[in-house]
Amino acid sequence: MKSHPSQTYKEIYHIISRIPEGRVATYGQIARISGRSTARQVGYALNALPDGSDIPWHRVINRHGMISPRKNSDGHLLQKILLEAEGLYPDEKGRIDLNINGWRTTEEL
DNA sequence: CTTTTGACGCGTA
DNA sequence: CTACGCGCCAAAA
Repeated sequence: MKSHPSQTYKEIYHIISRIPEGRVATYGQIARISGRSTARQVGYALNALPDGSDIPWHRVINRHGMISPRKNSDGHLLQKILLEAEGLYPDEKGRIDLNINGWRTTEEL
């Protein structure tokens, strides 16, 4: 039995749901914690996320601490607004210091 | 069926 | 710092 084809996505969403307010995690970090996905999959899973979900998708950024640019749509603009609403402001280079604001967890191997 | 495309990351040059 | 290639894998074309 293969259960749900989106089990991996559910796992990804579950992990992201645990990112505390005011903290950010990277795509690669989420992938490593899940142990069954890659950074690109995490981005793809978030892209498939419906609007108005409870998943704090805006707390996921790339390894440079930057908000990943979208090909289409302006979702990254909203992401910046949501992060600033939590007190996270990118520096003049558009980066958030992961050393300070990064989500720390012991689950990464 | 095959090819392209991406909210990524890492190694090289 | 920039530029490029490649592995990754699901979804769309």
